[in-house]
Amino acid sequence: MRVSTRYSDAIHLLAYLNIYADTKLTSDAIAASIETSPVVVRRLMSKLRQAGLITTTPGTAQPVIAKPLTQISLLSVFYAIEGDKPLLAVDPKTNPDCIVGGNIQTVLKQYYQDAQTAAEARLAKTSLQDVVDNLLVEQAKKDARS
Amino acid sequence: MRVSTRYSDAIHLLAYLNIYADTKLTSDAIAASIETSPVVVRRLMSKLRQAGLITTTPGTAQPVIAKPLTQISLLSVFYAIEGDKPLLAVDPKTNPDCIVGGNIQTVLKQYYQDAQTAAEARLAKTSLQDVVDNLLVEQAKKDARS
DNA sequence: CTTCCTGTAACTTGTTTGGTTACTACTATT
DNA sequence: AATAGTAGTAACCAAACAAGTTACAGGAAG
Repeated sequence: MRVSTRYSDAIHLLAYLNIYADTKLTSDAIAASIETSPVVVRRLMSKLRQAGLITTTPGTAQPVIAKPLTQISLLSVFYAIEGDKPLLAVDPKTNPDCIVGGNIQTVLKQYYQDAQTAAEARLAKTSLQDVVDNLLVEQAKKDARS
Repeated sequence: MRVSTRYSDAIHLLAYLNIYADTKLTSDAIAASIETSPVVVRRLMSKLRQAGLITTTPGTAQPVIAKPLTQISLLSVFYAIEGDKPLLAVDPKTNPDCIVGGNIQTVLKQYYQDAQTAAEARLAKTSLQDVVDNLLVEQAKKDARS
């Protein structure tokens, strides 16, 4: 199931806002970092704003992260972008007049939920601060090599 | 993205082969239970066969599950159908001349892998035998109500 | 040898994602 | 207040992909 890169791009965006906070944060500049279009960036920001993770002011290039980075987990970003979309989907339409088709949704739903909950627990453990810290560590490694 | 139901349908298929082992297991009959087309069923069986989970003989309606159900986990079915496709995708193309764009793949890849590993550990805990058992329990509940 | 079935390729359709264009509205500067 | 720059958002387009359909070659079994 090819998953969209919106979630990845949203984390990218938030990290960019933090690391480049002292630059002009236009959607064009952010788009150049993600290598996408400014409209896509603004669409992502719209979702993040609705979730209360950032605040923006129309007309100004000043999106601001609304909470300390340590209080924003990768899971909360996931919810902001993907809502309650499940990672694994159960076929919703099967033959009810069959032991399998008539009960498979009920049975699989629980197993899928367990798997997703396990994945979400991992995402909840990581904050944007961890991501930013790691980005800077990786950059320092690169700088040391050159 | 509309999430694929292939994985769900593959589990359905295997459970059907077990529960209805004493019936004529044509791809048409299986397709009627999944409410899809026979070609889709044969495509799924092709993947399951390549993964060694079932054996089939061309021309005969006799697909056979190749191992005891207790030895087939939901994870092995996932691998059979989806291969190594990740549940979460990292944007592969970002601006390398940027602290974020140049390092985000390295950083996110690890977090995503951790989350996926956690989900897979849950899927590995459940066998097809568990699924079949649960299907029969659910069916018994239905029968009791009517 | 006829019938039923599998295996697979090729094509079609519907959905989703991401990119593009275009427009309105807001902010700041002069 | 006029202007330049930017956000917000709708509408549309193109590419990717899943799943359904058609078609057909070939195996199995009576």
